[in-house]
Amino acid sequence: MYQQLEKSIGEKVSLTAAEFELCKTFFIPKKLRKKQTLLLEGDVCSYNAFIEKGVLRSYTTDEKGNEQVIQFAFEGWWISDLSSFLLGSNSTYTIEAIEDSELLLLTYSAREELMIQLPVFERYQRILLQNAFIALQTRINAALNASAEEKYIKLTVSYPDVIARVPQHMIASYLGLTPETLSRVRKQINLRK
Amino acid sequence: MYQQLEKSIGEKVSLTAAEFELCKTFFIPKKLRKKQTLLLEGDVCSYNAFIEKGVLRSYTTDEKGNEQVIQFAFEGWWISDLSSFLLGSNSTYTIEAIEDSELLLLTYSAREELMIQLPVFERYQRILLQNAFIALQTRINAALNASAEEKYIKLTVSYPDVIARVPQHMIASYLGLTPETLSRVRKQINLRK
DNA sequence: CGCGGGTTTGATGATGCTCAAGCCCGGTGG
DNA sequence: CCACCGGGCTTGAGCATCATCAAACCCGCG
Repeated sequence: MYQQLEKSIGEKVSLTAAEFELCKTFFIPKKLRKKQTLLLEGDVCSYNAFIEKGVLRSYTTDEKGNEQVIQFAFEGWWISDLSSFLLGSNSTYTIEAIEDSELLLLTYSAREELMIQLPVFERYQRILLQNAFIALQTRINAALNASAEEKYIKLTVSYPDVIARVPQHMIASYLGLTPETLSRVRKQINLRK
Repeated sequence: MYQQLEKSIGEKVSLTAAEFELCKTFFIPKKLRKKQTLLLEGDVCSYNAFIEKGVLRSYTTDEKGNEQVIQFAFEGWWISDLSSFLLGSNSTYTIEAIEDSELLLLTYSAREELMIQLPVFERYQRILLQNAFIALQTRINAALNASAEEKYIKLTVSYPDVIARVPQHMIASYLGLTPETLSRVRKQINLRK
């Protein structure tokens, strides 16, 4: 149940077995079935969730009722609404399982306490954030300057898991396209092969 | 010369005067005139730069030679190419002064050492990153789902400084628009007032 | 077997880009 | 002090990309 977490932390910082045992005690395991939600838009995000197994997404709903996918998260990734989690504000995101999933939840106070007892965990969190930040900057650049086809191809190269495991209309939303446009883009690409 | 830095750190964490004195010793002051660069595309980003005074931007150049603005940074903000700075890879960004500016530079080793000697500085860095991450997520959402006019209006509301102090063609690039389109958007908005 | 969500296909239209020209204004040199 | 130059902003016409609306299709599931 904690393999992915151990692997993720171990890749970023070094931790003794005893420290990891301590670390584990701060998490709350939780299973989610497909389409169940971890967080509903409007609620306060009480957990930082680490994914041991499965796929989740976060999305907002705009005035017209369209879902706009913000993020996909797979095994070994974290997901939450950081803004709501950190500030206690009402979330603008919903977080939902795309497949049956197994999570490890960290409350705000557990996280604070863990960072105090295990300063290396704060370092781990910072490194994760740095990586996430870099990835987001790259994504912004693609979002602003690439065509529909370029964005899709970049996604297939960088995150083949997304293509393999996520329904197409959610990918379209993630790329800022309509499902129709993504369908046509894929057709074009296939015709050329 | 260190007022903005003291203010920025003080807003996020608490620090004694003596600790701040220690902190200061890790930084290298540097002045930059308008249009001078801190980092050139292709070089390794050796510094994390804190801005005491002035405005900078980072941008990439695509295959066709178009500049794509990634970020603007004002007094009290940080700027660097995190990916290059952390990994020692060649930067894909250029960082350039938009106005005459005064910077405080932190090398990689100075930053590591500072985080060890002053763990609260690691916390400060993590909090900054959290905020930057949240802001980027919001920006992604606008980039993918908002019209040209909506993106511009959101920018005027969220970052009036950008409108006031940055040339219009750079704003256009930041929003992923051509200068012509931004000009027309502004005209439309003015006509309605 | 039939229903329903997701994907595809088609026709039409809007948004924003490209290319081209003109304008405005600040800086430079005669 | 004025004329000229050049960069940046504006304006216009035509065009490409992608969205919208509508309908058909496909396939898994009750």
